[in-house]
Amino acid sequence: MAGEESSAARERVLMVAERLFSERGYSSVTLRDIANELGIRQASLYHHVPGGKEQLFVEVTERSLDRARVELDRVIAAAGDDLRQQLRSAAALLLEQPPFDLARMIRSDMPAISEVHARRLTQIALRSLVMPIETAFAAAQDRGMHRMPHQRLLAGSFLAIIETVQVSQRFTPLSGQEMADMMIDVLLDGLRPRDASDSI
Amino acid sequence: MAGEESSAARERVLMVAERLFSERGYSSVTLRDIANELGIRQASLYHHVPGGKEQLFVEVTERSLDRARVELDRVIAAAGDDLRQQLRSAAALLLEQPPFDLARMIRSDMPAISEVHARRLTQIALRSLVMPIETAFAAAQDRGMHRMPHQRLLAGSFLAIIETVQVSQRFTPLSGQEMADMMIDVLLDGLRPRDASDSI
DNA sequence: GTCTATAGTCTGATAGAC
DNA sequence: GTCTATCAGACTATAGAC
Repeated sequence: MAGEESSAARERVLMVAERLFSERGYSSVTLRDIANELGIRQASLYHHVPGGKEQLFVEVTERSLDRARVELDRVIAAAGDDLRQQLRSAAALLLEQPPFDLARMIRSDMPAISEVHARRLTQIALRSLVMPIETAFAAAQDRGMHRMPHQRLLAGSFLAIIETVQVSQRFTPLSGQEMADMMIDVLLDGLRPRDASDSI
Repeated sequence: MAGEESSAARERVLMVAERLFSERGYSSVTLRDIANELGIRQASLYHHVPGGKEQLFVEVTERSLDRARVELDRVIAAAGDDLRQQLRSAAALLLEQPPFDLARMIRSDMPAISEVHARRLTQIALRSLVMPIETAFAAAQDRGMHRMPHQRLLAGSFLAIIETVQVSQRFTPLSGQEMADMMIDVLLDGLRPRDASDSI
C-alpha cells in the first residue's frame, strides 16, 4: 500500500490530489477536478494510480499524515521542555500545509471508503496528529503542570483550534501564527485574571 | 426562501435531511440516502422540496442555524453573568443536536452550492453560532475578565472544541458534557498551575 | 505519459399515474 | 403524498492508440 516508484509527473498528481482532498474532502473532489488542475485528462490519472480514486485518496492522505508525524515530532523535540514553544512550533508547522480536518475525515470521508481503509486511516491520523500533541501535554504534566485532564481530548482540541485559525485566515487580517499564539496563551494561562477574585 | 407550509411528512423529510447533511456534508449525501431513510422513493422528495437538493440543503441548514441562535441566546441569558455556566449551557445545547461543522461548511459545502446561497448561509452561521458565543465573551470582558483577545476567534475555537467533543464521544466512555466541562475549565483557568513558578 | 473513446453506474431531476 | 418510469449529465473506470 506504500508509495510505488515515483516520477515527476506522478508526484505532481499526488500533490494536487492531496491539496484538493484535504481541502474539500473525499466526496466533493472528482478525478476531473484533479486532472483539470494538472491540465491533463481524467483517464490519464489511471496511469499513475491504477487503483483509482479511493487508492489515490488513501495514498495521499496516508502520506501527508506520515509526513506530519515526522515533522511534528521533530519540531516538538526541537522546542525543548517548553510546552508553549512546542505548541507554537506545532501550530506553525500545521498552518503552513493543507488542512487536516479530523472531524470531517471521521464523519464524512471515512464512511465513503472501504472499512479497511477507513480503519487504517483513522489509526494513522491518531498516531500522526493526535499522539505527538498528546505526548507533549503528558510530558508537561510530568514536569509539574497542574490541571491536565484527558490529554487526548486536549490534543484533539488543540488541533481543532489550529483548524479554526486556518479557516479564520480568510476573514481576518491577522496572521495565522498570531491567532495561534493567542489561543495557545489562552490554553496555557486561561482567560480569568491570575490574581483577582473568583466570580467572573 | 423561508419555510413553506409544513406537513407531518414534509417535517420528516426536513429532519432526516438536516441530520444527514450536518453529519456528512452536502456532497456526501444523496437524495436517495435521504429517501431511503424515510422509506420512500427519491422522486417523492420533490413533492416536498420542488427546488431540489440545493434548496433542501439551504432550507434545513438555515433552519437549524436559526433554531440554534434562538436557543443559544436563551440558555446564555438564563445562565446569568457567569461565563463558565454560560459556556456549559451552550455546550449542553450544541451536544444534543446534529453537529455544526463550520470548517467543513466553509471549505467543502459552500463551494458546492451557488455563491448567493453560500454567502447567505455563511452569514447566518456567523450570526447564529459565532456571535452569541462571541457576545458572551465580550460581556465577560466588560465585567472585568483580563485576557480576552480576539473574541471572535475565541468563539470559533469554542465551537470547534465542542465539535471535537462531539466526535470524541465515539471513542471514549466519557460523556460529552464531562468533556465539554473539562475543556471549558481549561479555557477559563488555563493549564498552568495558578500559584507555582513560571517555566512549565 | 497522455490521449480518445466508451462502458457502466450513480445522481439529480421531470412527467404523469394512483 | 407516494409511486413508476425515464432522462440527461456526471462520475469512475477500462481499452487501446500515439
